[in-house]
Amino acid sequence: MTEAPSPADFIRDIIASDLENRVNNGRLQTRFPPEPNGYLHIGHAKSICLNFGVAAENPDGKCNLRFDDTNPEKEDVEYVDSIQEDVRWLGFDWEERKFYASDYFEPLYGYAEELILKGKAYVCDLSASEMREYRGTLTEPGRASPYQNRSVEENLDLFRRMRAGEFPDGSRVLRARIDMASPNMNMRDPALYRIRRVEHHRTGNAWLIYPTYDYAHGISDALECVTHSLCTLEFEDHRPLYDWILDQLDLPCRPRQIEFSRLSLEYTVMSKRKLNALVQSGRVSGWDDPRMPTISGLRRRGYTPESIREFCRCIGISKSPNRVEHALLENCLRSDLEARAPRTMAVLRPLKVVIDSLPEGYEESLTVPVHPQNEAMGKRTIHFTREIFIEQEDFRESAPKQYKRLVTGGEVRLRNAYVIRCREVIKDDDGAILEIRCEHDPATLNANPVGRKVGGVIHWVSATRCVTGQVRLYAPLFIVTEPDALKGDIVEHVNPDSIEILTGCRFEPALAEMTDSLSYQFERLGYFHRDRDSITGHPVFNRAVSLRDAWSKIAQSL
RNA sequence: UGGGCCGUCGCCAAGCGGUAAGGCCCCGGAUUUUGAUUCCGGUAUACCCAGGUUCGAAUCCUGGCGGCCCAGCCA
Repeated sequence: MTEAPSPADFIRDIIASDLENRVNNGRLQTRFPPEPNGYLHIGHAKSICLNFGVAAENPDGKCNLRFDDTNPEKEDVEYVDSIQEDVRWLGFDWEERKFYASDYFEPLYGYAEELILKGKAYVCDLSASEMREYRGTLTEPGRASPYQNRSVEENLDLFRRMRAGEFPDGSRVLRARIDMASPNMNMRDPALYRIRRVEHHRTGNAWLIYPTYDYAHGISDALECVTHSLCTLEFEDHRPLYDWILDQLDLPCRPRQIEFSRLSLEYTVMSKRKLNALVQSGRVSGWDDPRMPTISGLRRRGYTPESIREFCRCIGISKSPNRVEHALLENCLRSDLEARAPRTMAVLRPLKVVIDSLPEGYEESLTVPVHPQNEAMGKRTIHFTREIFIEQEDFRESAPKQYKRLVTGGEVRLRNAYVIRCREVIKDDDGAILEIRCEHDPATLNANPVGRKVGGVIHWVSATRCVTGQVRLYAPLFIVTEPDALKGDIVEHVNPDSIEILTGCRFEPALAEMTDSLSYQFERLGYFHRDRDSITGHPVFNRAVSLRDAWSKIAQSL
């Protein structure tokens, strides 16, 4: 897949202009800063594509991976591992630049003492709830903490004792001294450090006090000499604080924060809290459940890195609120796989067909293309036999004239093989169809029948030369376009029909040999991805996305 | 009734004073042994609304309206 260049957007415009004006001596440094408290989702992919993408587009641009691990209560190595795997899988490389905010705990502490020395920070003994009261509201200014005017010496002493573990958790915080009357809540003396006796996944028990995001992020950016710190819109109100902190300190570099709107996608949720709730509740099988919007879920579902990158390119970068249609994501996968997925035939819901015009035990090997539009992908062998399976929905005893598949007495083309005509329908005592009896037209292999037109083509698999396995079909996790607006526990709103497991599906034997690919087009059905639950002789496939289906629209209007 | 941000086709999204790009969706039609793909063609006299400036405004000004975010010792 040839990748189209990302179109310009307001952030790329700013960067191009900064580069041209040599704002950072012509340097470009970005960073992708996930908190390791959950798995990455497609919203993160947008940020990854932006940060790594913009760096790759410029000659000396670099993008760091930085784990924003300042809150040990929620973080875990499981997440740092999965995040790295996902970023790599998406096709991006941080080279030797993998960092952790926890790498900076010592310098961060030093800068905090510097703030104290400058009279810009103080130790506050207010409890969390008292602090909330003192903060005021959106429309009323806050009041100064009674501890706001402690001496530098006392603050320094107290802060050092906070570090030394002399005070209980939550009893004191270090706060910035800014403006309790600011209309921006973030500027009302925000907390910089809190006491938490929690083991950190990297620093262990070395620290009892941990910096807050607002304090650590800008300094981390500056220490890494990040030039453009790209984040989502909800941090817009934090920018004055980000700048304030950088302004007080003597740092090697001066990064600039720029915000863009986060991604929302129809029929799913994106918050890690809600995704975690889905996992914990058991409503999905895990973070990589193919219905999840996580990178690992999409990967298991059958999405390719190329398709996700293309999606991120298509949605663009802006500041407007958005909710992207699911159809766009699907389109990106289809267009990627259309070009390169090997074709095969599979029957999901088998209906037996006996071709009476063929002798018992008849078998004919047919050599057919792996991809009809791409000869270079080679050939595969399929087996035409007296007994075959077709899709149950490809046969009807009677049907409207728009129905182009097999009907009693009618003809249809078996894809890659012959035209057959249905002679008889065999039913059980309850009237359920057991099998159908057909005859084939031997003159129709690679040739059109003479004197009549056969409009329909259906797929099939030999009943005697096939492998049996499982297919999982998926529907959206939620049936409403905006599940975030749903009341109550999100877990209760999961679409019970979001997964359908089909057993007894039949596949071409050649499928077992085509091991160089994990993604296939099952002709007329969609793109399917071999799941890791497959075992030898019993494949399991997930349907990543169906093919566009004009018939379903016609059928609905009938 | 504090502050910040946003409002261009059903959904994304260009546009940066000179007379509305593109993609997705949708609708026609052609080709087709995948009702797929591909290919042609169609789809905003209109840019949240109302005034104003200008020869000329989606773009500038004023005033409205609507939406999102912020009162964690989360990020």
